[in-house]
Amino acid sequence: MPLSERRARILAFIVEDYVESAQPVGSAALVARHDLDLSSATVRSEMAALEEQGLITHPHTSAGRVPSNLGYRTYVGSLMGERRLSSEEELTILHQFHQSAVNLERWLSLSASVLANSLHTAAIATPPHMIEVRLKQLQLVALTDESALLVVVMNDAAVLQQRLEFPETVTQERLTRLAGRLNAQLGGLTATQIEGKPDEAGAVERQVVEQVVALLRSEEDAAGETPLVEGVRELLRQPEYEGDSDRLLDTLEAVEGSRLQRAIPARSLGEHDVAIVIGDENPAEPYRDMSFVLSRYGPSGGAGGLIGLLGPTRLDYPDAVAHVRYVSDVLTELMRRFYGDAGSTSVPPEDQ
Amino acid sequence: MPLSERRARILAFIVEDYVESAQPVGSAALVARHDLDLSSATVRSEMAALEEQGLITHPHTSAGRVPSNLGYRTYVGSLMGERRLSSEEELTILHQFHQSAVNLERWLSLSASVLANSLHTAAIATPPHMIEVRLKQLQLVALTDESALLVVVMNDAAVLQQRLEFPETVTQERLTRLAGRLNAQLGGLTATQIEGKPDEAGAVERQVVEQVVALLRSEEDAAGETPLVEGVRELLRQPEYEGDSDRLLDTLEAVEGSRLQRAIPARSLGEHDVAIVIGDENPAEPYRDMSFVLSRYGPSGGAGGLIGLLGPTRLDYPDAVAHVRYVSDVLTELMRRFYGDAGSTSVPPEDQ
DNA sequence: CGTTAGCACTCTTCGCACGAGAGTGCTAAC
DNA sequence: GTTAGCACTCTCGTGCGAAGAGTGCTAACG
Repeated sequence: MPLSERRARILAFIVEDYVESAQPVGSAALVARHDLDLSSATVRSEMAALEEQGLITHPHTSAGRVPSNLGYRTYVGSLMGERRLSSEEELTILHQFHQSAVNLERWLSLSASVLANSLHTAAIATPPHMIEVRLKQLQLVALTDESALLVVVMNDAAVLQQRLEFPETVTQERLTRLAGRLNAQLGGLTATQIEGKPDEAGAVERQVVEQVVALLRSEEDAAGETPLVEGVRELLRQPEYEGDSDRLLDTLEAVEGSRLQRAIPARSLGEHDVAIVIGDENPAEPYRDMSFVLSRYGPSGGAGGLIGLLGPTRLDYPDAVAHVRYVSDVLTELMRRFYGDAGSTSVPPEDQ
Repeated sequence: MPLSERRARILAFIVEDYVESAQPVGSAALVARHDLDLSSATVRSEMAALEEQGLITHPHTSAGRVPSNLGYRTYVGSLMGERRLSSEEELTILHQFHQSAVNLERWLSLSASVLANSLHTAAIATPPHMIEVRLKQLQLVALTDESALLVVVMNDAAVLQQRLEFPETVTQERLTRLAGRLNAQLGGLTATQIEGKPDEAGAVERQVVEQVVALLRSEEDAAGETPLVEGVRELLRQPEYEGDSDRLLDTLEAVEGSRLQRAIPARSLGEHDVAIVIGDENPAEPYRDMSFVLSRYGPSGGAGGLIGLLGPTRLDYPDAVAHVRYVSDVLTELMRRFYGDAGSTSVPPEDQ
């Protein structure tokens, strides 16, 4: 049964008041704050009906009402207004990006910081990665007589390095020659394609190629990489954790620990929409009383990742969505501008 | 006035009992736990004397005694026994290192994790850096027609990257040639030495050299870099923070925030000794109720950094010192072995 | 003279009761 | 359908008293 106009309005008010105050909202307070042409008694009976439908609850008899997960879901699904950032807000954010060095890692952490500070909660960002990771260029730098540093640049602009130990003495000259040859032969190929090539002759050569493949593979798996987290302290200062050290520590663990990467709802996320996951919609246990507001960033078909917010279910969703969407757009635009469609210039992606 | 034999023993017992239990220790409990041939009344009068000397206090009249900062200082200075790790303990630690990939960053975070887990508190590690940072090799990789990635390898085995925007179109061939020439001319030089060279002809060339210098400089400043912190949650689970959310959050901020780098007592730290800074010996405010146990790691004269523990003043100092010393030694040995005296093979350091 | 038993005293902690306040749910009247 | 009135419930803060822990002091002891 759909909600009546009035009942929906009341639900929206409850959500909004509760988001703002973090206190259960009572019928009288609600009437007063919104100048309703209703008495508190009427509101009470509407509230009873909303509770009947599972949209709100109260922590105990003599407390006001609090939205349930279903209540939040209904609110974000059909009740809340579209919020757009004002030009000032957009400029303030843009300004911070233009201050910062031209460096993808920085941008990501800056994006997360901006979100965290705006919403006073934690923000996460996963590093960008391509669906098809290809070798762009490799370099070999001698460290000792029998060891060298392998530096691999990939088409998603990631740079990985790995130390190699050789069973024999190798000179920098030999390494430079080898790197040059391998760049010509393997540049632009994926890990699988490289593995398809016939084996190299020498032990040193085989070792280098093996490592290159391993690094490409590890970058392919980068989706499962530890996400960047900012603003944990903002989150933990929220009233939900006030005075509850245990819950505070558990949340800290959930947010900073290694479990987060698996918990991110990386389900199919359309090009430009913002996904909202509320409370027990989360599959993993420790996130059952938190919400995610996430968006994909990065040029379509190119390297991309996720960016968004992680907070208590009591989130200012309109504000959250507006901020996540805007920051994600800024990030996408920056990547497009500075990495020329994700640095895939040498080899255009074949997928889609 | 020096402490009498008996009084010193009692102080040591108080410190050790308190470290273990986190509870103020009373006279009767102390007699019972250590089978003293004394009555609790005698111990009480000794305690009163210790308190007179400022070595212990009690939180309130009817509570047991707690070591003061001075008490801890006296304990670590002359009372505590030298603890050495057992062979099993050493093997357990070594084992973890040999499991891990050959990668300096990993080793550092592993070292900190080992310390954090062993002592149940936070551990910090600053990245290694050399007194004299020299260019080892540079590479240029085209990203778009007018931008490239500059990868710089330094003598302390650090690899930094930076994106460059050029005012004109540049090809990968041209970049490769430029990189080769610059490597020949600038390899093995410090930032200052490079700046002493006559300016390059073209705008692109000048830009590359400028960036190389900037990256070398930033690596020189790496001592002020954000240290790696592990085990914050271990620390915050200590009873000192139990139920005190405010203090917990303040500590979280102090330990994870950017203030830490300035607060590390990086005072002259001898080659092989372990520095202990207790409570209000710390210059910076938020660390006044914490202790540092730190050691330098890295081959003498080569690249090095600090590694150690950060915990409540109620620390198991003998255990802490033993662990920090051992882990620091392991790290030093690993660096010597794998980076051939800190990778300074091409240019032996001139200092000392 | 150092050591010890005894004891009064202090201070924390915990449980409990009590009152104030907030907010609900119900009922009866409009 | 809406509203005023009112009883009811539950939380929260406060005060009080008993229990417990540990001290400091004093007087006696070897």
